[in-house]
Amino acid sequence: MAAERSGGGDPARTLALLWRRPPEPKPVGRKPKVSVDQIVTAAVAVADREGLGAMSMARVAQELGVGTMSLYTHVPGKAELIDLMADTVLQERDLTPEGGWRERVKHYADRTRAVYQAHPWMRDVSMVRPPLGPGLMDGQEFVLAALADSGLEPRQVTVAHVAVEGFVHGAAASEVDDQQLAATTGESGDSWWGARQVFWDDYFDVERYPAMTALWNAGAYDTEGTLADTITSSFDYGLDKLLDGIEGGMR
Amino acid sequence: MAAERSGGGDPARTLALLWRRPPEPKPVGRKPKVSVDQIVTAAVAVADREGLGAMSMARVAQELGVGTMSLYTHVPGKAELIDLMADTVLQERDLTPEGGWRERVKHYADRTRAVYQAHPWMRDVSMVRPPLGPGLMDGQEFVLAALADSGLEPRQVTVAHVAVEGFVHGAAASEVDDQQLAATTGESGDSWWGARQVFWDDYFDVERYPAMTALWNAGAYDTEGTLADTITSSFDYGLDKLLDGIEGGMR
DNA sequence: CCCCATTTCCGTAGGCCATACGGAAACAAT
DNA sequence: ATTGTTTCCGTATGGCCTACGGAAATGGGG
Repeated sequence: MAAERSGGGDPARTLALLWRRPPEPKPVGRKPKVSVDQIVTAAVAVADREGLGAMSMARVAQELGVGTMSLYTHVPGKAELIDLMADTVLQERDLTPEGGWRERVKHYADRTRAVYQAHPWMRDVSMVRPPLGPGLMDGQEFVLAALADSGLEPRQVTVAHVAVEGFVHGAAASEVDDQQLAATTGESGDSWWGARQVFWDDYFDVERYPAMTALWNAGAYDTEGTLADTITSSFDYGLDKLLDGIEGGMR
Repeated sequence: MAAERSGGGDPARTLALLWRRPPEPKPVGRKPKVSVDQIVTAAVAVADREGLGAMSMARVAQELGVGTMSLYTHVPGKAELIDLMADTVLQERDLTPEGGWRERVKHYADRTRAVYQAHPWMRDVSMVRPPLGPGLMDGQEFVLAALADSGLEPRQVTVAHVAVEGFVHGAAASEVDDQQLAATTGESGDSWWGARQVFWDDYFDVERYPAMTALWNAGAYDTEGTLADTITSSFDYGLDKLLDGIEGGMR
């Protein structure tokens, strides 16, 4: 399915929800059975367990023991709920400003990666028109402050920021993709690749792919760790090299 | 919606489709009204125009003037169709091995980016358990050959490969997200941000976000180009710095 | 105590989706 | 013309989001 995202909903309403500005206390009328926080928490729980595809309004309502349509009293729609979910889990990053600028950027990357690990459905949430809530904004401030401390020119800071942000979210997403698929399809990555052994037997052409063959013969793929370990170390390696490049470009 | 992907379908069947190994000519029986190629082409056309979310089996069948269920004679299911679509558009890259290893990696990045530009729905296709077809494999061979020429150790080549691949696909995905959203929601990125002017007026806290405020005041965000231009130059910048880092790490 | 404005709850229904099943239709060989 | 084989596709099931409108709960005023 396509990436989930907030749409044309009233920005003012969505922002008020993101920053938890209650519309104002209601002196009369029926008492709410559920709150926005409860809805978001339940939605996150469902998505954590069964993926974003399983996070339907009906499923969340069931989780809370209320009717499906009751949710729409508190939340404009599914897209806005996903925005709330994303900003909420981004707040879990708990960023502590310690060390030099490089340490802080790596800290940011690690914390963000941890969010994706804990909430694999974040892979399916687009971040180009992000939820402008505290979770996202605090993160932006943190990286920008770190990059600004590096000595880059202001204009360069913004360019480097987009590059770092893209790398972190992209790498975290692909790192998490595998476990998300394992969870939703019930098949592990290793098992998936194992079932495709046929490919190497019946389709791989040594003459068409000399570089891959050479690397294979050189033992480049004789790794002990699991697939997940390989991806993780590549994540660290890539960020390191990216920061090396940024640092080197300043001189 | 969650990322679309091929599932537990019979790998042998899917591989045969990807590499276009026809099951064997049928001497008797009713003549097919449509071919696999026609189905894939129609599906790509629909997804290009209306996004992967609109690419339903019914929609594709309608496009071809056949019944929905007829498609299932030629393709096991929707997941496998998406695999075929992805591998097909990846074949459009037309990679020419010219220049040094850096030029070739950048060439690969540019061609891959072009695929995402032409087919924004690729953002929604997971690449951790990729379609093992010619489109993907030829690309892998190309980058691996380039990286192997850089002088890195074989083990290092594979690590760098994952980092580069992650960056390229991640950056291309985020670069394309905006236009995909513009296409499916009918609202441009600039219009979207404009509607969120309220945020800066009512929610942005100068004291909470000093680094952002300082950058703003320093004119770091006074760019002439569009949002898309900014993202593109950050893409180039990021890849450059990543390759700088990889190159520097060899010495 | 009753009434009523106000607010929340939620059943129904419409219009999408993927795909299992099984029969109808087309075709080649006999 | 019959038969075997293959493709085509109508129907049905069970899911999804959410517009609509009425039922139920609540607190205040008479």
